[in-house]
Amino acid sequence: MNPVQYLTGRTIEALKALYNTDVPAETLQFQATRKEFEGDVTLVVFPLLRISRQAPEATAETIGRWLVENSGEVAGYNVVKGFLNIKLSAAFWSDVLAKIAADKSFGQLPSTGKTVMVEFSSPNTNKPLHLGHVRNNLLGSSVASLLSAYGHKVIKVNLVNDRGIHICKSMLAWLKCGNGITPREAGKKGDHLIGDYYVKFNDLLKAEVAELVAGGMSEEEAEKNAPILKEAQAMLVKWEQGDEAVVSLWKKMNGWVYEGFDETYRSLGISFDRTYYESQTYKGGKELVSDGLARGIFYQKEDGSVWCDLTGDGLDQKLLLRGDGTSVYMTQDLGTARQRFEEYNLDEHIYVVGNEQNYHFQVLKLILKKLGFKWADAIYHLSYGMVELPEGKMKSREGTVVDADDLIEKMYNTARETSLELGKLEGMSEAEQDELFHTLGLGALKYFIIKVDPKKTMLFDPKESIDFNGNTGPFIQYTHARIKSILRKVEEQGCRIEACHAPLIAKEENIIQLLALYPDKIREAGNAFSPAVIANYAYDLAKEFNQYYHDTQILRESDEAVRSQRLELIRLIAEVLVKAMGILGIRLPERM
RNA sequence: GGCUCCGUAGCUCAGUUGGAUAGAGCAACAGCCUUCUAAGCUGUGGGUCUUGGGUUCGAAUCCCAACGGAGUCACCA
Repeated sequence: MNPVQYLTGRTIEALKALYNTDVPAETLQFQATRKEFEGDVTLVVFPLLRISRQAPEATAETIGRWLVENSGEVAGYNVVKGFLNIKLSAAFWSDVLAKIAADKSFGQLPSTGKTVMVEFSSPNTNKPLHLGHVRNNLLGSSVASLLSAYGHKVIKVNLVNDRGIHICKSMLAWLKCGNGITPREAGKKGDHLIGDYYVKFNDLLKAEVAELVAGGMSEEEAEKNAPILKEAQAMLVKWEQGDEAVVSLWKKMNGWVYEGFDETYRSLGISFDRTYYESQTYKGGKELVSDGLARGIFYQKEDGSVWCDLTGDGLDQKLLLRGDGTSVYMTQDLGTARQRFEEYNLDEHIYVVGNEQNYHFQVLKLILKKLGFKWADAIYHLSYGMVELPEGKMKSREGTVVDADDLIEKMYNTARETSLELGKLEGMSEAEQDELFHTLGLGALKYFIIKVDPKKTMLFDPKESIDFNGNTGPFIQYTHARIKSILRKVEEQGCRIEACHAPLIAKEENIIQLLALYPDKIREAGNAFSPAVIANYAYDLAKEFNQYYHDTQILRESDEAVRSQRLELIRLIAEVLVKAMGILGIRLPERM
């Protein structure tokens, strides 16, 4: 089915016949022929010169001639320097098209039998989600879909950081200044309300620090000794002791936050198979640590704190338990990792976490290895870059943080304005329009973020994100709507749609080749954990279609066989676009 | 300073296991709606792939060094 696979087989035969040499498939380098040359697929012959003992041109010529004479599907060839450009027959391409159409699970790779867990999102419960979380969520969600298409069994999990000093700060500020206000009374989402009180806490803290400094205390001292901070710390201790009042307040306020998060997840179209709460798992790593201590892998300082010495590995010493016996971030991550590997028998565990935590994950793996867990190597930190704004980093202090809910709403509004301006919404009900605007706005946002290589720091320019022309989500959505529009018309006329070995033009062969490449792209993207590969592939395909659309009459073609084959081609383009964009969590509208 | 990552057109980004004359979009300019949706298409201009070495038939891609940028090196998570 795949042209490269076919040619690989034939070329191996050619080399056997011509030079009496068995060549492994890997040494054959095929690539799509560049536009400026004639042909479909190109064989790079340089690696074969050792075998042929001829000049590059002569080698290419010899192989080309053999292929034309001995394999029915090679229609012609030409040689440019060390490149053998091979032209495959139209019948071959028709056949590829028919096989793709017949393959019900095209783009779904065979099962690997492996179970992979993907952790992403992992928010703190003291403030609403922002642009950085959006990248995390979109990346995590699409990587999960990608690995599923790759053939893995995928489990999506979230780890909510619901305990700690940060949530106590919000609680305290709310108690002091909130007058018992609820999200409903405030007319706000719960996560936003809690976020407001987190900010409020910092205002109160700043005021107290200023007062202490005015009273003669050093700034450093003041920041440690501000009464409100002491109060928050006392609250955390009470929480850990299970104080009823604190715990019930904590439950109430976290509940508000979860309602807010759920709403954001829903509008982003993101879901999890399981949610872990740190409050339920933070003690799990402790026994792992005491076990390691007993086995001499860790050591204890005089104050009772437990450490792991990593200086032999070129790193520092890492704290695992505080002197008072409470656990830290690393402690609980050790515990949850073991819990997950044992419970689900994972073959791989991917953590989608920002690159500011590279060190943390390096240490996590190392410590797990020291503890003797073989599966430590199965942990993969999918480290993504920060999202920056044109004016630089997002700074909560300077109020430049881009809120996720605001952003989604803004994209919706832009989609509405743009659509209304273009005036294409005749005959659509209010509800359909509303859904369309959401699909387009979200598609634009998702595509904009996912198309960038995860590991790179990316720039989010609001002006550019609302441009729906060019390499954007809406461009691909538009392409799909165009194809669907043709297919709707055809349905009324009752035209036949099938690949029937009618003659093909060069552009069509190119597109078929691109379609056949889709499974390879899944493989490539899956190996690199990079949904960006799929995004850019979808763009290429959509662009090819739009050019084809522009200079080919599809419905006006009088030859019925040619027309029906063309319809089959565009039907498959739409289908593959739906699959590819589905991996990115982007829906394609029927009309727009 | 140690470690990790990045550096491609004015801007945002692609660039397959090293392959042909390094590609898109945006911005600028010039065209194309009597024709299946112009959120489209065509054309023009725009490059020391940060720099310098190395590896080889061949380097944006691999190796080394330098320069520039980001992150991190907490009894925060």
